[in-house]
Amino acid sequence: MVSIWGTVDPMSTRAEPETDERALDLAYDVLQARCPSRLTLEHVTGRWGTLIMLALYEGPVRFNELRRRVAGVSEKMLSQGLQALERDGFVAREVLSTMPPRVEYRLTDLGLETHRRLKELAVFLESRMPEVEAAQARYEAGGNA
Amino acid sequence: MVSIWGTVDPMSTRAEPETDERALDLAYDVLQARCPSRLTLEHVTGRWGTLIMLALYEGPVRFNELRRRVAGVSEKMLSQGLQALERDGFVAREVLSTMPPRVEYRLTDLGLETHRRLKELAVFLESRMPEVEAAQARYEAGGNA
DNA sequence: CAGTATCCGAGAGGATACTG
DNA sequence: CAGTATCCTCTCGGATACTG
Repeated sequence: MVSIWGTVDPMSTRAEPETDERALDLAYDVLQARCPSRLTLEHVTGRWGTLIMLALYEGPVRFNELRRRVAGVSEKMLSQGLQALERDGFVAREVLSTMPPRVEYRLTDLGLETHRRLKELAVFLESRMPEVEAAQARYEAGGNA
Repeated sequence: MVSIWGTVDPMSTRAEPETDERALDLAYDVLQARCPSRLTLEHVTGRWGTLIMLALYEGPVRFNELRRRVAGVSEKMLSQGLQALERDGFVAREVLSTMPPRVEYRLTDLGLETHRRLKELAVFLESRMPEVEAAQARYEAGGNA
């Protein structure tokens, strides 16, 4: 049985009803286990994905400039994260054949729209951090420490 | 001298707020390595955090209903994720002393506002998935497979 | 500068069993 | 039902070294 999202994944332990009912539902849904949109969401919201997306603003950015912007990221994770985002079409990568070599990353249109939404989320959360920290203090004090 | 984020920093001290009003420099910033907002962002955008937040809609939801909504999540990850979100003040947990036991989770005001932004992001990404999949196909075809 | 390759430990995360 | 506890696996991700 093949769903609209490809072959049956052996990792899925859930007994999925093998009806073609789902084939009628062509909408992507991140809450569905094997929907491709879930993987893309993970690239954008993963541990480094969000931070890399947030660090991509104001025109092309070079690799080491990005490293500086995303404080704490390793070369490996930045490289892997950028590859995933490029693969999904959020980021465009341009190699300039200069000496020393220079590579520039910029958001695509899709990436820019995504960036705006992530930025909104980040700014919102930052603005509410006092409330979050108050909740944390209450939680610890409440015997859940 | 310790900054509010725990490192050596000649600029400010959390333990001694009366030293001076550097509050302007102390805005939360997720791109800073040890800013508390980065941890909260991770809880909200981590592998399961986003999906759990998205699955919390329309009033109180019970544990196993959430498990069903977030397809593929294990009991452990759901439990841990909900704890983190409760601790940060996004989710409220209410235990009803019935038989059998019943526990209801609902979004706080903070959680609801966060949910709206995550939902926007998810819906946006879902709507653009055809574009993403086209980009993926191009990427593989371009010798980067 | 801009990466890739390799090694390795820590922790994420799944399966199972058990409790109130 | 709603979890927690335990065990165990596997991936993530950091450090280091190397290439163009």
